[in-house]
Amino acid sequence: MDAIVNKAVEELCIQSFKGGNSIPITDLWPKLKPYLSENGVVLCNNVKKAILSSLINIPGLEFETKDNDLVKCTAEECERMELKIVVPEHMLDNFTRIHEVEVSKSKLCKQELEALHLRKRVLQRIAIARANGITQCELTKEFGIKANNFFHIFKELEVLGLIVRHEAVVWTNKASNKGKLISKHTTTNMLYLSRYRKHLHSQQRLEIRGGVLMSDDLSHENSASCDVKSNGEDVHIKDYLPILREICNKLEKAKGKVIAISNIKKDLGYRDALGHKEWRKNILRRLTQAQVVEVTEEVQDWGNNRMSNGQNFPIDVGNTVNDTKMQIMDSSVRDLVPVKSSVTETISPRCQAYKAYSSHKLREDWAREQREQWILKMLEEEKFLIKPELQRRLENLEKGRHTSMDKKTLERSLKKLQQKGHCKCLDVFFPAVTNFYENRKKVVVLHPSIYELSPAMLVNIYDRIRSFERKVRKESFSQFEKGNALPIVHDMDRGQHRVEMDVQDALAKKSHRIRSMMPKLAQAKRLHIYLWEYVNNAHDSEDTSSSGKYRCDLKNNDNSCKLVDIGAAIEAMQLELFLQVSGSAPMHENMFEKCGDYLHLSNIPMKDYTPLRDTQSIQELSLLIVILQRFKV
DNA sequence: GCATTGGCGTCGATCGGGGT
DNA sequence: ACCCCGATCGACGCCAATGC
Repeated sequence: MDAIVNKAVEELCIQSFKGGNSIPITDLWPKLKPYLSENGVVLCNNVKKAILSSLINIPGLEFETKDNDLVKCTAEECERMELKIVVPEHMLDNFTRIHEVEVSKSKLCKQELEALHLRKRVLQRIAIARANGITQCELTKEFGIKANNFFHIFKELEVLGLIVRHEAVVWTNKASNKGKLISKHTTTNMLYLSRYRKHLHSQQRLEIRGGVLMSDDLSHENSASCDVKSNGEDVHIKDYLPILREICNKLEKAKGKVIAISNIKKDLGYRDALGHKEWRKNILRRLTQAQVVEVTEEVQDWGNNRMSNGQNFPIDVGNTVNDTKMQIMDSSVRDLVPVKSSVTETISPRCQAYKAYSSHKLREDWAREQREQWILKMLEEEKFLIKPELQRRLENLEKGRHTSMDKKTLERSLKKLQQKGHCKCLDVFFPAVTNFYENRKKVVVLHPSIYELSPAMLVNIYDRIRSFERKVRKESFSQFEKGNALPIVHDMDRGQHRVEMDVQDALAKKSHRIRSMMPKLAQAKRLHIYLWEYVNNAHDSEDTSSSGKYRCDLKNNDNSCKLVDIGAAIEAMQLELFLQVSGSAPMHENMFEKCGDYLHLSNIPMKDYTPLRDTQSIQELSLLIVILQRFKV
C-alpha cells in the first residue's frame, strides 16, 4: 500500500508542476490505473477509499471540499462533491529536492530569488519528463534562454546531485519542400531528475530518433535539430559493451592476441564510409581509451635489407608496407581494465611471380628510362620530392602519351632507383590539422646526399606538402565553380534539389566571406608593407635582435630569419597608419592638422596615446599578425 | 559575448587489390 | 603496364556544448 500511496503523491506533484494548483480526485484515478494493473490491483471503490485514507493521513496535503468530515465519506461521495487535493510548495520542493540547497529566503536579494525560482522551474520541467528525460536543447528552447547562459544552471544542478545528464545524439528527419528526407543530427545531453535517472555505464550512450517533421512546421523555428520532442519511444540506449567484448574475445583467441584491424573490421561488417567512421569514432576509440588494446602500425622501409639479403625471388613489397594491427594482452579485458601491452612485429611478405614482358617491351623500357631521368634531374635540383606531387608532375610531362602512368609504375621506378642508390624513400609523418589522433604520412623521395632530415628540411617538406595540397584543392574547386563538376543526376529525383541548394548556398557563403575579409586583407597588406620596410631599415642601420621581447618571425626564405620587435615597430608607426590598421577612431578631428603628417605614435602626448592602445586595437593588430603568419608559406 | 571543442556528414583524393 | 572499383582518409563546414 505504501508504494501505491507514494505513486499517488508522485502523480499529484507532477500534476502540480504541470500547472494545476489543485488536482480533482477524479483526475488522479486514471493516472494511477496503469500502475495498479501492473501490480495486479483493480481500482475498485475500496481501493480508492484506502488510498484516500492514506493521503488524508499525510501531514501537509490539503483537501478542498464542502464537507468537513472527509474521513467518513465513501469514494463515490468524494468524487460527487468534487474533492480536490492541493500539494503545498514545501512538498513540491521536497520532490525535486531543491529544498536541500535552499537557504533562508529572507537573506536573498531580488536577483538571487529570481535565480532560485528559475532553477525550481527547470527542475519541475525535468520532473514532468520523468524517466523519459528531456534534452538540454529542448529545454533551452522552451525557456527561451541561450544555451551558453543555460549551461551553467544545468551544470550546477548536476553538481548538486539534483539532476543527471547523459550524452545523447539526436537524429532528425526533416522533410524538404519536395518531400524528400534530410537526415540531421546533433549531440546534446538528456536530463533526468535524479530519482528518474537511467544507470548508464561509460560504454552506453543515448540515441534519439525522431519522426518526420514537415518543413511547414518549422516556420517559427529555423533550426530543426532539436524540434523533435523526445518521448520515451524515440530514445534508445546504444550499448557498445557487447561489441567491445566480442572484439576482446576475438583478440583473446587470436594467435599472439593480435589481429589485423582490416580483418576484424571486415569480420564485423564495418565497411563503407559510414561503417569505417563508426569504427574509428566509437569502437576503436573506446577500446584504446579504455587502454584495453594497443594499436600498432608497422611500416617497412622500401627496399630494406630484406630485398638484398640473398633472396633472389621478387617480393611484392607493396603488401608489406603498411599493416595496422590491434593487440590485447591480459585476460582481465572482460572488465575493460587498463592493460599495457608490448609492441609486436609481424610481417608477412607474399611471393608473386613476375609476368612475362609484353611485346611493347622496348617502348615501355624507353618510357621508364626517360621517367627515371626526369626524376633524377628534379631530385638534383630540388633535393627532395613528395611522391603524390611527383606523380602529378610526371603525368603532366607525359601528357602526349596515349596512356597514363600508373602509380605502381612510379613505385617500381623509385624502388629501382633506390636499389641503385640514386635516391632514398622515406615516410615522413606530420600532424594532421583536424582532431584525428593519428599522424599523416607521406612518402618523400630524397637525394642520396641527404643523410638526415634537419628541422629546416622538415619545415620545407611540410610547406611543400601543404602548398601541393592547396594547389590540388584549388584546381578541383575552380572546376567545381565553373560548373564542370556540378553533381546533378538527372535520372534520379532523390537528393537532386538538395545538392543544388547546397552549391548555391556554398557559393553565397563563400562570396560573402570574401567580401567581409577584403578590408581585413587590405589592412594586413598595409601592416605587412610597413613591417617589411621597418625591418629592412632596422637591419640596415643597426641590429634589432636585442631590443624587445615581442617578436614575430616574418619570413625565412633562406633560413635566415629576420626578427622584428613588434612593440617597437608599432611605437614607430605613423599615427594615420596605426589608426587605419587598428580600426581606431582619431581622438580629435584636428589631430592631424595640429601635429602634422609625420606624427608617430611614440611622440604623441601620453593622454592621447593611452586610449588609442585599447583592447580593441590590440585585438585588431593581433588578428592582422595572425593573418600574416598564415600567409607565410 | 566570443572562442574553442567535439561529433558528424560531405566531398574529393588516395590507396589497395584484382582483372586484363 | 594499364584499368577499374571499393575502401579509406583528410579537409572542411555546421552546430550544440562548453570554456574563458
